[in-house]
Amino acid sequence: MVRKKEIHEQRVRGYFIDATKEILKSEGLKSVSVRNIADRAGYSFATLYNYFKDAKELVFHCVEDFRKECLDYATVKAAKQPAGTRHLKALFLAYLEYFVQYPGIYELFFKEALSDIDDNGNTTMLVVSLLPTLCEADWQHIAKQKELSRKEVETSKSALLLGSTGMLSLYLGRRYPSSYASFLKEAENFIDQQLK
Amino acid sequence: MVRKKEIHEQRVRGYFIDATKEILKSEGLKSVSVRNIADRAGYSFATLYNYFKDAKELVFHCVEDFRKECLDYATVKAAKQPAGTRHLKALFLAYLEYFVQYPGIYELFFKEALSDIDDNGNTTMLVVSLLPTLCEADWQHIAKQKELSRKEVETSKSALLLGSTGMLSLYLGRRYPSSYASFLKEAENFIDQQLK
DNA sequence: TTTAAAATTTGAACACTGTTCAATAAATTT
DNA sequence: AAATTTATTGAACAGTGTTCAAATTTTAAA
Repeated sequence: MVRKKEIHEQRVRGYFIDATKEILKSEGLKSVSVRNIADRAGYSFATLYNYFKDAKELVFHCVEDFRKECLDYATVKAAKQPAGTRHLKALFLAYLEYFVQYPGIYELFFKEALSDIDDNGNTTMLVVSLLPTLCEADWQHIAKQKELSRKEVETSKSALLLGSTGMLSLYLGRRYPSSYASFLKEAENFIDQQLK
Repeated sequence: MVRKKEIHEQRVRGYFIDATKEILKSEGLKSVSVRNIADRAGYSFATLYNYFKDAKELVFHCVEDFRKECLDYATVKAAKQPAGTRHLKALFLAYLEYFVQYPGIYELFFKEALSDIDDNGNTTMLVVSLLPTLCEADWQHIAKQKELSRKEVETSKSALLLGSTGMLSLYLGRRYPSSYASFLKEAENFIDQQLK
């Protein structure tokens, strides 16, 4: 009966992961502690170490779930727009909106050090490929319609990833610009410029 | 004799600031602790609280010094290039190089939460204005030579700040791209594209 | 069903962190 | 030299992560 054991293990791991996700969404990374997670999961803090190496490993298990949530959020939000630059722009803005809504998830994706947890770059790929994955179909469409050349698409794709990361870093970390309205305007200016 | 007291106070504050700067440069933000700083400064950890509200306040006093250091570093490094896009590009790459060399200073500038310390956006301005200040003369030159329009200069200026912040976030935080050579190539591509 | 074995859960203990505050030490003034 | 002010300090407390042997629960065997 090795099956039963695995089912139980997966279940308990899920309890810890769910508890961690709750904390990340509501209070942010600073409130994530071994004892805090275990309390929410209904276990002792020591039990956590039977299922995860430490809280960091646990936290990075949330990345996959949040990534999917962000994909869904942006896809739904941009659904009304026609394929191409219009749709791409809507996706881009919804992507930014998601992280502004959940700053704790931004911290997890872009600020939390993963130097310790030997991850083989898996988490990095999940994070870095999120925006490109979201926009892939529209890039195809834009290239097909010859609105931009292949080369231009590549550089724009890269610029969008770098620019969005920079915008979130400055806005969520340094309150620059100081209002959400200014932030949005800057985001629109940026993507309009890059899609020129 | 209020003078003597102030001199002494400034001196001791300097000892703590220097100790903090040493730690930030060598071991990074994770090693900054009240006891660690005080040890290096040659005082008890309790003495720190007589001169600073807490370690965070102390840490942000380092921002000004590092900002100046980065300005000097990039200015010297780009000195050989002729004014304009060539010089601008050299400054941009040196700016990135400085933070790659001292990841602890990058963390301090772009990752450390300043939500707690009510700073009136002073630290934000120091951080955000660094690259624009560095490049100001070259932007003037470029606009004068009509290589780019006023409007184009503004959007490029903004894109450079956002892009550099994003690049450093992804490279230093997520090891993307995985090698420094790739990082440099991406940086060059980005600035060439933005200066089109 | 009772007993033995295996698996799971747990809190004590230790080493770190930040922070406060009363006691000590040093410097200054009287 | 004595009194007063100023500066420095370590003890103490509440957090943090982590380990490990003991206690508990679950499973298997008799």
